[in-house]
Amino acid sequence: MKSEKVTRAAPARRRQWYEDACAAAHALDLLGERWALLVMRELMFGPRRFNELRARLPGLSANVLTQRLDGLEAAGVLVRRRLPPPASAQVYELTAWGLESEPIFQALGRWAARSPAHDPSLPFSAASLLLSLRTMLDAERAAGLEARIGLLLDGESYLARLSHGTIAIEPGPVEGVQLILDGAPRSIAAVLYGGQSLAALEQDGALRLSGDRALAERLVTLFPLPPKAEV
Amino acid sequence: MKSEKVTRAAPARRRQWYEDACAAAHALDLLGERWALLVMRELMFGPRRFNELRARLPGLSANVLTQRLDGLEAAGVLVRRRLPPPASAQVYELTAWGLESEPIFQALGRWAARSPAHDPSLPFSAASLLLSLRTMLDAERAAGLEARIGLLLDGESYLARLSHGTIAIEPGPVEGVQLILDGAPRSIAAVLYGGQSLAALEQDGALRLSGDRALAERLVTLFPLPPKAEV
DNA sequence: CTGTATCCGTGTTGATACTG
DNA sequence: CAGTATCAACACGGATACAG
Repeated sequence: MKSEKVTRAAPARRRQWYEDACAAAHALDLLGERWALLVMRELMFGPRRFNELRARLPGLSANVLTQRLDGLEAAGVLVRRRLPPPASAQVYELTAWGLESEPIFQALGRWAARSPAHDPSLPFSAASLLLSLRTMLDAERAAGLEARIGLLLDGESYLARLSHGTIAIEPGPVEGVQLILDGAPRSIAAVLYGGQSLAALEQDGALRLSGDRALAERLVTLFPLPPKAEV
Repeated sequence: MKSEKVTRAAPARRRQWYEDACAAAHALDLLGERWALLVMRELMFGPRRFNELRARLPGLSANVLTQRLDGLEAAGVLVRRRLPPPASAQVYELTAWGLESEPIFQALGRWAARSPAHDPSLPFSAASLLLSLRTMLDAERAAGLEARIGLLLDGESYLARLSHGTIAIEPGPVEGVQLILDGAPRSIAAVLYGGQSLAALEQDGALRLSGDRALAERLVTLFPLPPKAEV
């Protein structure tokens, strides 16, 4: 009959779960579906709207994004929020617990960076780059460095503060910085991880650099990649 | 022409990949398929045969297990190996790089242990329990403790050595130990994580304990669970 | 006995088009 | 802009049949 949409029957649980008490298996129940972790990744540096997520995740279709957002909201990983009236748009934002998933990305990233099959020439989102900076910073090499660096990625600005061998990154205006890097995330990655020279990418116009060039030259030494695994 | 099945154009890759340069996304390309990580989990404490894996992963069907083993082998995460003649069985064994995935389990487990939806009363494999011990040991509380403990889980024996706030676990005979715990992984988990008393489980027959009982009482204080997340 | 392959019913995933 | 509807393709899981 027509009456209501019985979209989902009784039992609430929409998927076959692993039925396993292991906490890691439970994590996979919550965010092991395809695209779920990448949606979370795109929310790690602040709330995003539906179409911002779509734009940053090419290949993810609208209906699947809807399903993932529903599932992650039900899991308590993110919340929908409506921005105050002038904007009045709906955004998706990680909960405090959702934000605590960062070590998962770090573990995955550190491990896969050693994969022989890893291809760094693919599309690269700003969130990926920023997460990789936090993951790959070599605390020893950065130990003595105090610096404020501005990053302009995909038209948004972020502020990175290096201090005592740690790096803090947040979205925001690039004020009071010693150095500004402006370019596509993959260009910055090419310099930090791919061994490309700053000068070459500036020549290309792929990267714009202003401020303390010596700091930039030091910066590119602070994110060593692990060696590839033997297989 | 008709000759072969043009199922998919050129590229050989059997699945849609994320097409994302982010290393974490690449990790998900390699081991993000359903069951893949759980198969790896079951191999973390030594090689296993096909049917051992099946027995430890109820719900995973034979054909899917074959596919996952193929995929993980292609990724360089595990290798097939044939045991020397008397046994002459084929086993699956993690490569050195595959073993390095442990931090992924730890990050997933630590995070999901805070999930409000986590249900520790489900089936629990020996590998899950052993991994959780390495994940959850509180280094400070264990700092002064030197101990050798035998674990008999699902008919196999493991040796755990506590020293300087760390725990090493390997399969092997329980020789020269101060304490032996013999019971289903979930019974041990009930004691370590569920706050159940040793005495009660012994009474049930769910757990057999021999050796230094004071050590056992101390042991159960060394693996504190994080608080549940607010959502 | 161990491991793999094939068939099939079902549910999940994904692309396109469409609606508030 | 933010999703929903529809439908095709595929992945999963169970059973069973096959190979060493």
